[in-house]
Amino acid sequence: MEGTEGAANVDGDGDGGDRPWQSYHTVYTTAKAGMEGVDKEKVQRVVYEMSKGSKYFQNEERKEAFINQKIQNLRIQCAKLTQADLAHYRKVADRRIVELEASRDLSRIWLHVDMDAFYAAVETLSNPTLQGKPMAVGSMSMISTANYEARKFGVRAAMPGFIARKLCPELIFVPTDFKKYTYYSDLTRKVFRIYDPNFIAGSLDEAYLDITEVCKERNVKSEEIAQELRAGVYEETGLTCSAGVAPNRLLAKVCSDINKPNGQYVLPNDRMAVMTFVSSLPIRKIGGIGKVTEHILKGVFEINTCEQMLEKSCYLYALFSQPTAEFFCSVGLGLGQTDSPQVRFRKSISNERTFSATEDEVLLHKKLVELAEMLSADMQKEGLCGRTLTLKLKTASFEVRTRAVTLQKYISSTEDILKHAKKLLKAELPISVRLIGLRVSQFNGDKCSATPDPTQKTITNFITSGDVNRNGSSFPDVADRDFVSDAETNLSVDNQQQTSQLDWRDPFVGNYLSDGDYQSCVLQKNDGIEEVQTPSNDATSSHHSGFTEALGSTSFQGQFEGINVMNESKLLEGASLNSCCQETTMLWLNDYKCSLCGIELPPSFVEERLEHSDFHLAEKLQKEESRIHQPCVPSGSPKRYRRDAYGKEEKERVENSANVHNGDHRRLNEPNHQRAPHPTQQEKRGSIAQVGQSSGQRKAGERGWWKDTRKQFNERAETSHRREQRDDKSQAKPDDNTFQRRDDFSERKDDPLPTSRKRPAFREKRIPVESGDVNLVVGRNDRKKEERSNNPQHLGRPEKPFADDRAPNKVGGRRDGFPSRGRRYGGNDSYRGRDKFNGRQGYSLDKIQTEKWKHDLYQDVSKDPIPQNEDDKIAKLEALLAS
DNA sequence: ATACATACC
DNA sequence: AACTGGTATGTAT
Repeated sequence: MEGTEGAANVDGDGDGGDRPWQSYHTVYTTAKAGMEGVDKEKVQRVVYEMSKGSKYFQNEERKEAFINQKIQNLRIQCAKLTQADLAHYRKVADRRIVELEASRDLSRIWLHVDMDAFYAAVETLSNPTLQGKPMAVGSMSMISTANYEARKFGVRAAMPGFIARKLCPELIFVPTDFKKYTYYSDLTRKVFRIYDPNFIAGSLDEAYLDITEVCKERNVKSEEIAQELRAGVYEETGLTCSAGVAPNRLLAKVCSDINKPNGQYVLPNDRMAVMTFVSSLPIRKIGGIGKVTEHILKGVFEINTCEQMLEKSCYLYALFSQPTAEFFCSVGLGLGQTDSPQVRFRKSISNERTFSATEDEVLLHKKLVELAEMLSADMQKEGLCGRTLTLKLKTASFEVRTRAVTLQKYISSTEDILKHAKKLLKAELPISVRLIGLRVSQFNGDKCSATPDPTQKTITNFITSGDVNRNGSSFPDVADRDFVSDAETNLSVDNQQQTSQLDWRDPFVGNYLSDGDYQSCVLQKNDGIEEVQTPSNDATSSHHSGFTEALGSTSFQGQFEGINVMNESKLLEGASLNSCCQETTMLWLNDYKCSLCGIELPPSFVEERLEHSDFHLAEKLQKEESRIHQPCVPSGSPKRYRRDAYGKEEKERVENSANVHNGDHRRLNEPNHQRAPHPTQQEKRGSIAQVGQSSGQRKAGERGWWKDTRKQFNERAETSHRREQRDDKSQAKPDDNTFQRRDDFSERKDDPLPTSRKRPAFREKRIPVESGDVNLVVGRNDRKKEERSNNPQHLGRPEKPFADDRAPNKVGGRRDGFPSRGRRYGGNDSYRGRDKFNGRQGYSLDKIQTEKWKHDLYQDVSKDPIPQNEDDKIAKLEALLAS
């Protein structure tokens, strides 16, 4: 659906006064396309009146207060920066900007298509009498989409229905019907495929197309392609859409929103055009910059437009993590992803339900069972097994809690999910909640294909393929791009054995490729391990279960650490007195640079400097201890670590904490050092090490960053208790085959991945940049990031293949503060005459025909496979498939 | 690894 | 009267 909008009234900073509603920063008070004539003051007032005093409202206030506090802190940090600091960060930022500029790629032409008020438009096709009347898809609780008539009243996506009705008493509510939306979505994709067979589906109603080749081959302008495509979509579906064309996906998405609805905007592949475009572009238009980020950037730095990101870049680098600062700067330059679509894998699967708050444990348990069943079914449909289970609770006061466990074995059955979910829930009781959710992540291979031996692998592959194919029809997003080719290969290769395996299994299940069948396969496959393991696990579980388990590990560990921390503190204090006078004497060269590691810490970061010297001290102690236990370890560099199995882990951790501050110092000193992909790390590789550039390099808060090191000390002295735990966990990986195989998959997706720019996130203070040579260090860091980068983020906003669509959040785009699109964005308003929404008149004559036809078509399709009679479960299933 | 927050549809 | 669901990812510990 169309872009997102949020309120973020940065202005009224919460002065109650005569007009208290002005300080209530709702999400939907700002307008979007079709909201020009809306009386925003009135909307704001109504929303406020309907909300004030409610639990929801109170929670919003709480959150807002938190953000404001954050802003205050950032302002203070900002004020603390000295001239020297600023000069330094200016250098860093300028250097990076130059490098970013050098990476600009103007060779591709991206087109972003976005259906206009998709759900509402589809519903209007189904029921033409809705035309011209204010209508919303959704319920009294929540609206997914509102048509343009309704938007005139201030009604918008993500607004609860009861408020919407207050704004527009005539409002017609239409329940969501994802089967229908999926059907029409598939029709649009047929058209997309013509222009880019590898288009990226962002959701049911939007997609990114690389039209570079089409333009070249046919020697036509991108503008014409956009026209043609939109006409094609209309012809195929009777629905209108908007398009944006730009040199990268980030900008294309912004552009598609400019002349919505039923319009398009082309931003030429020209640097000046891009810079001009960006110069007046409000930051909130950028994917990844939401209400909070906007609020912060405006509130702290007075940044309103993308261009101002560059002006304030030194502050951004001073106060945010490097990836975050970099993302901001790249936005200022109008950069975005231009790479070809990558294969993407689902990383988690979940479901959640809201109900009226209760603390009735029996009721809650019942909800949990239902969720576990649904989740298990969903997982088996996709052949997924995961080992991290997360319970989500929303309390009666709207506070959200999550509780997670990571298991030794991969699970997917209702029983397994439930068993652990119960434990998690139990630990929170008593509690009054209004929502429960379950999520499983850390998948075993991407398709539950863990298979210790070749025979079983065949089974699994078959199953996997079967599932994939089944998904193919109903899960176009995923199948289209992600799995089909691989899966087909497997299928054909293993065809024969499948048959026999199936036959063999049939008696057990009596099903053909049903979920039940799948389940049995899984059991079969894992039996060798699990059957043996399960009893022992259970023994362990029961041994640890309940309070024993919780208290056992938690409190014991806590005590243990407590003692050690104290010892360690004393140790450090004592040692620090003379440590600096020995071989490890450290100085601040030029008042900035650590003589030992080259990290730069501005003089104003007094506390950090102290901590930093502590760090070196700790490092030294660590070294010495290493020498004692591992005499063969070289001791020359402060960055060497013990090499025993345990030490490896320690090394990782120490590096992580040290790296943040030392940057690539280690690499400087040991250019040959490559972090070998550790077998047990591979699983992580896809999800954490590479995806989150952050996790590896970024450091936690400024304070106590070296405490990690201190902790390692404790851990080293640690008993076998925890070590065993760790060992258990590494053994937990059922089989390395799994990961091997998974790698085969991921290889394709990981490798080609381009630079990704961080999506904004905040910390209140940032550890100063590392190393003396700004250029070298920053550059290198980046390269490293690029190598690992696996997440197409940012510009490519999560193009989740399986993203779902009930896009409530997309609250329209406000036109105010973002005036005269034509003027501001330059010319090229080829679709000037489009109708805003009364625009439906534009195709009034043949429209009805088209609609009928399409609608009938849809009904034909939908009748056959789906027994109208199915109950909620099927509906839910469909909804999931639709997503 | 866990918990929480932000963002998007 | 009473403010969704599914997924990804960043931040902090």
